[in-house]
Amino acid sequence: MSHQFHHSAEDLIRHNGGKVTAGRVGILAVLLAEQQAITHREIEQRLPQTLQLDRVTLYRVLEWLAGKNLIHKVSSDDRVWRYHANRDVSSHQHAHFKCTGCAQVICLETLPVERNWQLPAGYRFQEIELTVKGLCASCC
Amino acid sequence: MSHQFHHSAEDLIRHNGGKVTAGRVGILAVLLAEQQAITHREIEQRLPQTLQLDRVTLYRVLEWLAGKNLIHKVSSDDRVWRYHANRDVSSHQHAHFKCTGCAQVICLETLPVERNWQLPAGYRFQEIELTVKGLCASCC
DNA sequence: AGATAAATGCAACAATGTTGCACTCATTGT
DNA sequence: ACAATGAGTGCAACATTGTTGCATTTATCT
Ligand SMILES: [Mn+2]
Ligand SMILES: [Mn+2]
Ligand SMILES: [Zn+2]
Ligand SMILES: [Zn+2]
Repeated sequence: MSHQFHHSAEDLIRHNGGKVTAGRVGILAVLLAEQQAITHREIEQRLPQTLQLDRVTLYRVLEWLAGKNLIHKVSSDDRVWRYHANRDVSSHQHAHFKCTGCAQVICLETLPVERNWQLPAGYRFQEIELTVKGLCASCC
Repeated sequence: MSHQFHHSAEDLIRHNGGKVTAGRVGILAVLLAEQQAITHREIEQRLPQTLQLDRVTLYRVLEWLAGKNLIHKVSSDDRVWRYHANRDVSSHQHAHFKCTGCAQVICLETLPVERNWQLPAGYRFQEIELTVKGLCASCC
């Protein structure tokens, strides 16, 4: 885990008016260092040994970070939330790719889908959630 | 619950080489009578009082019906599977709509999405899972 | 340093779904 | 009609993910 991410994390948290705690910084640093959207478990594993957090705290920190728009949650058919640091890409709506082999999830750049859906009369559109499934390079 | 569905259900099960049990018939009849994709709980509630099934049996029946392609499962961000009888529409890939107010899920007819996704090099496309979120007519 | 609210840890809980195993019963053949 | 058989079921126990309440700790401000 590079100092870079640790420092960025600290900065982002402070600028969002939250207490700068070891847990928050560590968790956000993990997410900033990660390309993929990762689970609760995977975050735990990537945290430094010196930083052992309660599961509940982890969940609460993730909720807080999501509320501050520093990260976003990705839902999946395996009933497990995955989390990913927000970058330029993730500020707008985007699709996700999930490997059916190894379950890794990555964010895709685009969301090339029509917005004018033929919804039943009286229904109102809000947003689209799209997951492309397939095999990643390692699983092909 | 109309006799119609009960009879259709019995037929469908028999023609798929499974034992015609009260549970299977009752569950499939419920799903045939329903427009929306409904949850485990909702199915239970719609079953006749005379037919009390164990939760496990319900899950196993649903799994069996899905394996026989008589129904399909719909995943959702609330970590609850919903089930829907297969009709013409559902034989091919289709999108779903989920109301953010009341959590109802319906199947949409079309899936107007490009198939040629710009996936990272070496990745292979399999399928798309798309949920349109919004408000249903009652929740608008 | 002391006050304060925010953050954390722990225990308990909830919801959804799965597994193993003994028992039941729908179907088949006689 | 009856018996044999294996598919289907019920029950208990378990697994996983996530949430809630409350007492304790700690980052931050003065
Ligand atoms: Mn994403
Ligand atoms: Mn459907
Ligand atoms: Zn993979
Ligand atoms: Zn609604």
